[in-house]
Amino acid sequence: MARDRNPEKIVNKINGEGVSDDDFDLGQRLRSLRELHNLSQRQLAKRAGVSNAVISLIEQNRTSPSVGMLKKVLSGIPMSMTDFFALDVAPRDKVFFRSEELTEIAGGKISFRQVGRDLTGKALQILRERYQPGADTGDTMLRHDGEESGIIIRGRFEVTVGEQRRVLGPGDAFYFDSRIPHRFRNVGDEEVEVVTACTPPSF
Amino acid sequence: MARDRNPEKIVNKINGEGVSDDDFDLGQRLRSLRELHNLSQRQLAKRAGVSNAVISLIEQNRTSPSVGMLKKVLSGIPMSMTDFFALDVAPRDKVFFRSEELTEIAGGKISFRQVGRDLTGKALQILRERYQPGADTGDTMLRHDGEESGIIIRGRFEVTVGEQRRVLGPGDAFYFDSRIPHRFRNVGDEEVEVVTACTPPSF
DNA sequence: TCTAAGTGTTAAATATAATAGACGGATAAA
DNA sequence: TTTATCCGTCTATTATATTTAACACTTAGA
Repeated sequence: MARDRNPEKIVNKINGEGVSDDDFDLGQRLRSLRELHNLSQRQLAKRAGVSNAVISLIEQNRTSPSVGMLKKVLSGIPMSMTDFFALDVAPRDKVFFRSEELTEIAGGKISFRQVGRDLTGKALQILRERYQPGADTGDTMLRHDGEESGIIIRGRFEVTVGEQRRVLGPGDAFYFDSRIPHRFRNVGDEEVEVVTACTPPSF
Repeated sequence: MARDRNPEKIVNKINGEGVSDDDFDLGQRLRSLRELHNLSQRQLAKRAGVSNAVISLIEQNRTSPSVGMLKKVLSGIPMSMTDFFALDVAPRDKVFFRSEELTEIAGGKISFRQVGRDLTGKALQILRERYQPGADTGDTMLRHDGEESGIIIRGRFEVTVGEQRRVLGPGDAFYFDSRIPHRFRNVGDEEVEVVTACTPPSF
């Protein structure tokens, strides 16, 4: 095969064929990180237990390292994958967010996608929540300071607040003081989609 | 070569030969994520523009995908690399942190490593800061609510608070109201290391 | 019962990543 | 100059990832 030397094409490949939402340059980032720690390619390679050539190739974006390889390399710095990819988080004064930029908080049968990544010191938290059929925030009712409100977009959603219980559908909404114990549940057989907002302080 | 089918060995390889600080299972995570979105392997593969086999292999940890491949696959969900790896952040009530677990905040000539990842609602922020020679927090002096304090571990560190300016060395410390404009600078020719603490609210 | 279309998995072929080792250049000391 | 040692890059070989195309299984409908 003819060796491919077109840098742009290679970078595109690395970033996932133009799907890149963030335009980060993996090679550049590794190089900066390495230089920040005053390590030569060979020193880093030795600490990470890999060949020095691979560091060179990665930094030039001449190769797309496997997840395992990148992890190994980062261990020589050391830095976790989480932190490596978290370095390009959105700036804290960001105003607009594309849907796929929302931060996934939960896992399993409930998905919480938050507007903004680090809400420290912010006054508002807005979430797009999705509940699989049967999903439930649990028996132990939630309690926290502040106020909470939401609008149901899709599905049949049972909301329990203190002694009150109601099943809500698309267009319905709720608003309550978060210090009252509350609980959410998807009681239909299609996915529930809700948009909620909370106010701190202390949530 | 004889094909390797020892699952543990493969997982170790993927996690970086025992360097794994987090014991997350890439395959498991992708599978959960895919099922959470009600996608079959083939549906996801089609949306991501990859073969369905690779999804199967990744989910079984039979292969260690390249960063580009993983990115491509995640684009079919869609989810960013940042979020994918951020899913296993430390629980918010974590008490002990190993050095390499500190969250790198800054980049370039200044490194801020924070104790804890998500400080929302917390009352204290502790950082281990490192400044390369000549590094500077900038001309526009910093201002924010709360109080701030620090101890110099290494290097010669110039601290400016309001009208006061002082060059501090190892063992020296500072403490001031963060609402007073302030600025930090490495004025020596070796790296400066400082440990600082800030109190919210509103930092 | 038979398709037909869906699922996840697998084997062989191919493309690509990772290694070992060589190369040229820079720096420093004899 | 010579020797030695560091640096980053490159080539040929080896190891691995990815694709293509098949397999076995399940479900739904004629």
